[in-house]
Amino acid sequence: MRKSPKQERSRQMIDTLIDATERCIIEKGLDFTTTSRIAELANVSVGSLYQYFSSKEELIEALMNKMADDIGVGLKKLPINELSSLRNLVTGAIHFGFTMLNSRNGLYLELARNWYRLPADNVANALQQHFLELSRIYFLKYYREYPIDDLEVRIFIIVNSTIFTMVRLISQNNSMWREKDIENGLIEMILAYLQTNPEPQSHVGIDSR
Amino acid sequence: MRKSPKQERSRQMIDTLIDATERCIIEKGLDFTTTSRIAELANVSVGSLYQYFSSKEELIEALMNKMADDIGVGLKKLPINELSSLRNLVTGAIHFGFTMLNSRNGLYLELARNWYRLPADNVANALQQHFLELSRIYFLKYYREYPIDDLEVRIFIIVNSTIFTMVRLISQNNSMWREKDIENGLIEMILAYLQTNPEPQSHVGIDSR
Amino acid sequence: MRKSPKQERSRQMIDTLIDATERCIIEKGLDFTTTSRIAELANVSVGSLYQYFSSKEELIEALMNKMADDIGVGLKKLPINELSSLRNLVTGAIHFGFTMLNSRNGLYLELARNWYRLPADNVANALQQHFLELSRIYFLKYYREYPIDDLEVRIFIIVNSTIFTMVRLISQNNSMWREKDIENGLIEMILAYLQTNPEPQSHVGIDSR
Amino acid sequence: MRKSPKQERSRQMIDTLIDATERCIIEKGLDFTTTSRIAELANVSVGSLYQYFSSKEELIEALMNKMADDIGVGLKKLPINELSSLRNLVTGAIHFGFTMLNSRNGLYLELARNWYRLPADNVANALQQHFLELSRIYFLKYYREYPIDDLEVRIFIIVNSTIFTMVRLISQNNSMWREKDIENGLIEMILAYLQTNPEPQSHVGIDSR
DNA sequence: AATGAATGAGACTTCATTCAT
DNA sequence: AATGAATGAAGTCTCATTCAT
Repeated sequence: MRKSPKQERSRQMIDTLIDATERCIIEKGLDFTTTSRIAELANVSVGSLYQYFSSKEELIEALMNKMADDIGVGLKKLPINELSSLRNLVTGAIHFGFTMLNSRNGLYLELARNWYRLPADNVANALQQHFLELSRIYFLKYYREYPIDDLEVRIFIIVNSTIFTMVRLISQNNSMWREKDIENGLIEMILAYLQTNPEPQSHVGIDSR
Repeated sequence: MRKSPKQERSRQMIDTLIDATERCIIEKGLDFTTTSRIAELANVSVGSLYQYFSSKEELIEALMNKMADDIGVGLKKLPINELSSLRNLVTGAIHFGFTMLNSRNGLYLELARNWYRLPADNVANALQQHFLELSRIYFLKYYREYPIDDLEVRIFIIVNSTIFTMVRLISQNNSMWREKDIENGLIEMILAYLQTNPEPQSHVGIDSR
Repeated sequence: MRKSPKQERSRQMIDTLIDATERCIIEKGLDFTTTSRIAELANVSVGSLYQYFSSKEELIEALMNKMADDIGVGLKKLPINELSSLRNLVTGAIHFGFTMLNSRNGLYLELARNWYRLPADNVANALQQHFLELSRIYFLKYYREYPIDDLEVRIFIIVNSTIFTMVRLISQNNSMWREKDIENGLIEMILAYLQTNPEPQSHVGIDSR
Repeated sequence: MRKSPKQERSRQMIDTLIDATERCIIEKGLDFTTTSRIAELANVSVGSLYQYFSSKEELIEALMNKMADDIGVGLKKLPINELSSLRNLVTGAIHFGFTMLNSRNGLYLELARNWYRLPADNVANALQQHFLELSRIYFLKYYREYPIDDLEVRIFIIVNSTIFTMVRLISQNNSMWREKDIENGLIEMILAYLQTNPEPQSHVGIDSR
């Protein structure tokens, strides 16, 4: 139950605290992000922190919501729309992912790594929904007959596959592979998958085409 | 060189401790796995624990190595070989993944969720290497001309995509989607991806737009 | 001297704050009565609270004084006087006690429980003095020769015995005994005690053994 | 859930901690008795305290149980039995009460003051039961016809009246009255009460005999 | 080697009080 | 005078690690 001190001051303090939390996570990692360190980074007393957030958990939740918003905004700014080719759409999305994970000094990367311990549902849903809608529109436009009933499943698979593959890649600092290669690989995989007919029954080896 | 009783004893203690660690993780989750609880489950004193492992970290590392071995063994037992069709190979692998993540009361699931905080490289490599070799052999057999220079990239993408998509699926207890659907989806995606030509320049959108 | 508006305002604020304190104690209990909660219930800022009371302690003191006054007023309203029989006097007093402790949603009950941490002297004295005077008058009327020098001691004993026995009774929600039984028991005890000769040397056991 | 370290060492530590708690309560009062102060007084780390008591609450509970035992032992040692006169029995009991409350530098006094915030049931029951049985035996011996069905009520009233009157007396350091006077007054009151017939219906004033 | 009691830094949270506006 | 944001000491509890026996 967060108190709502009046207006400006309040909003600013909340932002300051969330910002400090971000910096703490970036500098120390989520495991060493403590309420006192956050307060210190915000140049504020611990007491103040608890005047705006009733618990560390709530503060983290606010951060996650902000992240969800940021990603939502970022997604909308993407220069991809239903007029692009599918390849362009996918390429843009993948690029967006890498950009996000590399931005903010790796903040989102650290959050993604720790998704299981965080209230990450909003973020996951934001991504899920956006791409679901985008693909719905796209396929409806060009292939009215396209069987989109398993689109949700496909998007779930694609979104998760993509994010965690990228996270894993970036997390190993020894770039065994160039980011570009993985980027291309992901694009190929996604395109190939989307062009597949749903619910195929034929058990085909590579040469069964 | 025959093992001395001492070494025997030692080996046994180490196994007991690792086993206790596993049970603790299963019962309490990684976050609530403490050295005391481990020692208690092992019917051993904390002091003894520290006789065999110089830190909690090291114990966890041993656990991860054991996990890597177990997975290696499991992989070799897979009834899939270079004589199967690609679809059969992939299906078997995916099935193996789900089986693993659901086995041991979710031990591997919990470890996979927390991979970033764990020395998970060996495990990742074991998987990576196994599938890399398997696919090398397979493709060499059927497509000597197959350009396998980007096979590592593909395997990296596929392995990570698969594991984390499965982990995410299992972690949301509200099975929005049936495991079977995701399983099939993953299989389709992987097959489609592997049948793609490497380094493609052609813009093969559904209609090449 | 007419009160200035200022004093008026001040008086009103003080009352509001004391009232809020009472409500807080009733709702949360003394242990969870904080200055912020009081201010909140009073629809006033903490700052204002400290404008009128230099500390929480002082506010509580004011509350206790008000309580002393209230009890004084209540005592005077009692339909008992020196014309009643002693039994009627005592019965009325005991009844008054239970009524008080059960009134105001248990406010006085909570305060009585915590008497030691509170400036409860005024309250104690109010009760003490009232019953001392009442009994003085009563005994002087009927027994001019009654040695009232130990009356103070008797009243001290009676008042404290009564209050805390009642508090203990009400505090155990499992009414092992009906309130009525304890009420009667107290009445009997007090009557028996008051009818005793002071400073008795005779060993009047049931059979003087 | 207290751990049970082996044997001697354990028992000793538990005693040391309870002892430190007692000293802390005596020196600082219950309100300023903190886990760290207790540990400090016990020359032990806070961690050790929590190895033996899973919470401050549990430690306090152990202290209360010890108090209940001590009182039980003290009661049994009382040189009063069913052969004494009732006056002697009561005198002994009252004396015992004052002795207890004045012993241990006021430890029991402070605990009695704070009964409501403490797990005091065992102590209350110990006293209640002891005196209930004692009086049962006594009355059965001399007055087989004595209606003892309301004895519980009487003992409840007497025990609580006595304790809290004594506590109140001792708590006001300005001995307005000599302890001896209150002691005698209590004795008279109790004797007078016990010699009363139960459930009287006559509404008698002091002169209505 | 084994034991497990002891350690103590450090995490989260509360709340009476102050002070700039 | 009023506000309420800010303060920070203090409280409870945890847990990886050490060390005397």
